[in-house]
Amino acid sequence: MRMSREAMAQHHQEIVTAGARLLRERGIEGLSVADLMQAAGLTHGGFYRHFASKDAFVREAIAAAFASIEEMRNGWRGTPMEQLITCTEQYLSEMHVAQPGMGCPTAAFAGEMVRASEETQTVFMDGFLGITDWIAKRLEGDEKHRRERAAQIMTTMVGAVIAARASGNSEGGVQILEAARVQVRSMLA
Amino acid sequence: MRMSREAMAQHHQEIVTAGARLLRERGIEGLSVADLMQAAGLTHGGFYRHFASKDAFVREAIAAAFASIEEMRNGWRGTPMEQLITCTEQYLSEMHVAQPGMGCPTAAFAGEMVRASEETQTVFMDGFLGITDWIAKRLEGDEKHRRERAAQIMTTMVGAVIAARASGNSEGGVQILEAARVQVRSMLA
DNA sequence: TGTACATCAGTGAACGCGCGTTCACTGATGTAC
DNA sequence: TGTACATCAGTGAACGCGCGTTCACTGATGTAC
Repeated sequence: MRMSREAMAQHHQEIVTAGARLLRERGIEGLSVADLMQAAGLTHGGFYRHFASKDAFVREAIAAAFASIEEMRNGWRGTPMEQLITCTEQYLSEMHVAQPGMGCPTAAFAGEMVRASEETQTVFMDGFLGITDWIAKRLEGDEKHRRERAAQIMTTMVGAVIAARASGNSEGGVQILEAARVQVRSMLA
Repeated sequence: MRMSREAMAQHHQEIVTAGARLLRERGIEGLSVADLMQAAGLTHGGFYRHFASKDAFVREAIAAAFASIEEMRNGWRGTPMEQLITCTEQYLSEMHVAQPGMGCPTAAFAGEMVRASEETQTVFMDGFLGITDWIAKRLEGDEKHRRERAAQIMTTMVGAVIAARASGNSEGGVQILEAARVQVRSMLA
């Protein structure tokens, strides 16, 4: 039966919120429309009242994932450098590796972007550049140098988290993370 | 009709060779058995005379991909440090980003390993550790320090190539690569 | 060495399955009067 | 404000499609004598 506008808006948000988590956990190709709708407490048929296609949903969910970690970053207090250290330490923590569903969308989706639609790639790149800019703003030196260092820090962290996740629960993952922490700390010193 | 033992062995190698390339280009989930067999000049039905399952093929192809780049590494001449520089410069080249089919299996598969079978993860980790060891052997200092630096170099390069590929043909990808080259050069100096 | 026969690599149709997507239907919501 | 009706969010069956996998069949290969 027909839902009220508020009910529909709430359902929409529940789908996107659950989807942003499930997409990061299972990957774009690993999450089905039926599973997604079930996680939001609905049936699969209603999906197309909310999204034109699975790809449209993916774009919205990826944007929401980037927005939610941006919100997390904005909650941090302290000097720019203190915020940056909070960011890198959390990024390279065992918890971030173990819980991709609440983690960085860059680490979660980067490997799948080669096969994604052009529109989805654009959404992903916007989010990625947003994080890099956030880091660059908190570094010192001239514009060009800050951008370069931000890119270095970001790709180092992304590579370490992806590699650590790929290592499963083996000891290798822990060593990769620790090595990256040492490296990023020296880059911020 | 029945093929000779040599013909079958040759077909097997053709499947694995073509598969090692196609898997890196399209990803594990993005390559179908039918497409693979067609690329090897055969029909899909014969696949199961060569492999017990798609996953068994994936393991063999990933191992072959790691073996082929190991062979490439072993062809390089010069001092250990010169070999290392050749490795890192090639790894962080535009060509490597543009041609994943002939490139590093770590960068190609790392993002998909979370969803792969345990056996496939083991094959992947073996290859990954092989590269890290190769790098560590060519660094200076004590064992622990070399292992740490090798992990740092490797994850930095993997992160940069994955991020550059995710950036598509945008300018961002070029900048990520250049920033990583600067970083790795300073790590080797 | 020659022959008769069992083996089995490769073919292509077919299987079940899950996927993204569509659709007829339901009935509460929103709206026009 | 009350009523009559159009709208449409959500349901669940069904669609076509491609996937990994199976299987009866073919006929050259390998082998036993």
